Amino acid sequence: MQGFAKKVEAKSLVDAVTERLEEAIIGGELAPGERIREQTLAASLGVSRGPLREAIRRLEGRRLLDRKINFGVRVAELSPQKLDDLLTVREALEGIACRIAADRMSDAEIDEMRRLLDGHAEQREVRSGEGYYVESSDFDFHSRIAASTQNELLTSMVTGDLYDLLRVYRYKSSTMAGRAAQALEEHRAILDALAARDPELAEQSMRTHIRNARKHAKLALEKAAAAAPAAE
Amino acid sequence: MQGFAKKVEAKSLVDAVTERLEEAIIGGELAPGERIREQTLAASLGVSRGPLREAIRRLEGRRLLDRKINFGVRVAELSPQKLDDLLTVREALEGIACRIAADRMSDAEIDEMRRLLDGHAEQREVRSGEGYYVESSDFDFHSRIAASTQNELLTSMVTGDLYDLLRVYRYKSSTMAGRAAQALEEHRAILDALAARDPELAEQSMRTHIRNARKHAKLALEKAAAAAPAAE
DNA sequence: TTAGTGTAAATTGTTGACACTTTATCGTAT
DNA sequence: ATACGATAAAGTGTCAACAATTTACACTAA
Repeated sequence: MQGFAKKVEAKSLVDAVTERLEEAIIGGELAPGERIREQTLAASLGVSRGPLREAIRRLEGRRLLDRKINFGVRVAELSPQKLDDLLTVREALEGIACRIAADRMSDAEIDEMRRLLDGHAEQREVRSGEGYYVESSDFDFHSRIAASTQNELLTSMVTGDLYDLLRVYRYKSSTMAGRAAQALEEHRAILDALAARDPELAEQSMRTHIRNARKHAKLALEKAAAAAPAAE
Repeated sequence: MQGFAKKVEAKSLVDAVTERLEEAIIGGELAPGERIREQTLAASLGVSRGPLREAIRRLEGRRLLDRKINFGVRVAELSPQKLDDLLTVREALEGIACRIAADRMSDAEIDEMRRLLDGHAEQREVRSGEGYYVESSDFDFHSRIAASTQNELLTSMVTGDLYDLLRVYRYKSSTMAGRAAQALEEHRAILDALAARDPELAEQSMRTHIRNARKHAKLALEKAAAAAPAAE
């Protein structure tokens, strides 16, 4: 048996189409509320309607698409309420993940997290105190904590389904802008609690972090809604 | 417009097949790990493979089915670890739901919950202190709390996807047996916290309740595994 | 004008057939 | 006997056509 670093996994058309659609929705190529015509989309993707419909069923389950019988498929609508709901769910899940991480994360992993945050501190967006926290950096921090729980369900929710949903909002609106510096401080507080092996404090720090993000997003969206009251 | 109490909603074959499969998996008609042949199953359901495959894609997302490319579909395997993971996630979600409920549930709803629990106390299984809490009663209690949050995402996770997953374990093993009396007491403690409008206590009571269920299930499954070590 | 009706076009719902992959079986050579 | 390879069978992956439903539009009547 030869050892390859990364095995090339066979993919079906359904897998490929699912990923492509996911990307299109998150990246805004397909706008929220936009109707999808199966024939048209299938043709433009170069596949038949079969695999496309299967991919759509999957994305329905992830709440990225919405199908009404005998009418068709729409890209999920966004709303401040839905984002608030989503972040409430994330607060609960990431909170308990962080609690568990305080027990299970190894010293080496904690050291590496420390270096990670030091790297983030060098980023332009964070130093200026404005702008976004670089998305991949933020994801890295949160996903390491989730992964350390060794809870496959919890991890896949936080880094998978629920993360995709969050990214839709990240792209469409500047829900997270101007919070980079504070977010880094909160990340540091979380890491300190992990390093102290304090589950209670770890959970509370993470919950505070996400609650703050939620409040910030709420304000940003309300301000945006006031500026352009037409768009529902 | 004439008023009908309940509108008959149009259902596609995919919807019907999804529900039927869900029922079959939860009820044990399809055993964990069992392989599904599309042609055979489609024929026995009286539909073609198209709608069946779409239904399967949905249930994949709910972790009730598992597909390996070019091999086929299997009913999800169970394991003590997976149940533990699931109950950890539920602890987090129902915990925060209960916290929110302490603020949002109306006095009338709380009164009704009280009557609900008084009814449960009369049930044979609870009075004897052994046996299961009647499933629909338990579901009713938990789902009212979730619904009162008015958080659609949270509610649908707790009463939908994650509940179906839990039911698979409920059916296959007596994970919840012999805890009826204690569960009722815990339900009462939760309701007291809600009535007192104490969010912190409400969350803690719910988390304790689910954590106890998790520990109980863990012991039950380990005992079962010790008795029949062959079954993985 | 407006409401209502009926037809045509567009779109989704469903099916059966074909292509490709994997697995099982049998035969052959060592 | 065992390992290897070819072949057949079974099952999944994909597609294109047909059926059913909804929507758009024109036409008619009050």
